[in-house]
Amino acid sequence: MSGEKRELYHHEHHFHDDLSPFFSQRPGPGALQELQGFHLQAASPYISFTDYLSGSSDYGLLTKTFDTSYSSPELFAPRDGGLVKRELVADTNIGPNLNVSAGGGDGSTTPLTPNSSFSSSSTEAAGEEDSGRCKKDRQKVVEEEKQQLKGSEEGGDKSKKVSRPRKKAEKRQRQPRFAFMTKSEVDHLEDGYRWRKYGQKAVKNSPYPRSYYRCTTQKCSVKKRVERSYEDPTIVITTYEGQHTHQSPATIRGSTHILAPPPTVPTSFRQDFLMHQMPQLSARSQQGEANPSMYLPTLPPLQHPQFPDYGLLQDIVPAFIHNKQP
DNA sequence: CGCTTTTGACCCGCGC
DNA sequence: GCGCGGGTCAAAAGCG
Repeated sequence: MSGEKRELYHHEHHFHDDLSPFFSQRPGPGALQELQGFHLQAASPYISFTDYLSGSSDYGLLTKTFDTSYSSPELFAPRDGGLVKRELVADTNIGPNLNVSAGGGDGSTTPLTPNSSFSSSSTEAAGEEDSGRCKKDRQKVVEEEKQQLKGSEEGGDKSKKVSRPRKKAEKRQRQPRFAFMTKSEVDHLEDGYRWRKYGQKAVKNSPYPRSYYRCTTQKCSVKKRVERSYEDPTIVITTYEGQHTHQSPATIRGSTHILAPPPTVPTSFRQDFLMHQMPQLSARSQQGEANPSMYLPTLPPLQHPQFPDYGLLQDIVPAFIHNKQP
């Protein structure tokens, strides 16, 4: 693990583990102000996506973005084809001007069954240094040992959930997180990956439960939590944790081009996301240029060339980085 | 039949 | 030490 990584974790130390306090706040006039402030920051040469994701930017600033929201009409698709909700969560000067199609640049692709509006996003960089990691470590160890126990204890006592032997093991850092607020009437939004639900918990002070999902792809440990804001039930908070070790199935199916239109949502997602995060890019998109990667040369040098794979974002940001001109 | 969802139990860290 | 809350497990049920 690099020193850079360590710093990442250090930064997350300032982050509350649970994002809900941020997301639970209803967007409002004040929020809009914050949002605008955020946009200024996002457009700044000194704060980029990469900065957010690598944890190098000011998380105090980031947390402000949680209060805010702005929409993208084509971000996630409902899993069940549920109701479509495309209204703006908060008006901004960039959302309505977006001319982003799901077509990855040619604008010819049919919009994807949107039912939700991208509202806001934020990173929660890597793990809580100590406690979080230790906990994760142990759980990881437990999982591994369970596997061994299954082999060795066959026919043994299965009545009770084992008191698991513990031993020291390699530390496992908590995965970086990235959260989105989405205005949607369905909880689980299609994002191009396949997920299996492995748990659901009641959320304190909220009538809405939190669901836990894991990526079904083997050896991919990405997880996500989905919950509804208790103050604004139309808002779904999705928190991704970890890095996909594979491409989105949808992307694979669709094309090899990173921004080519998959049959489902991800490209739209990526573009919207990128556009939202980079207003100057979205402005140019109105001139008929729709491929975000085309603008990348205009971006300032990235401060953190080592960009981790952030699940969904892996498909956004690599374009961001790899297309960067020398 | 295989995969996903549901759901109660369990584990763990933390605060009191 | 105890209770609480977050996170995860895994058996059972559901589904296509």
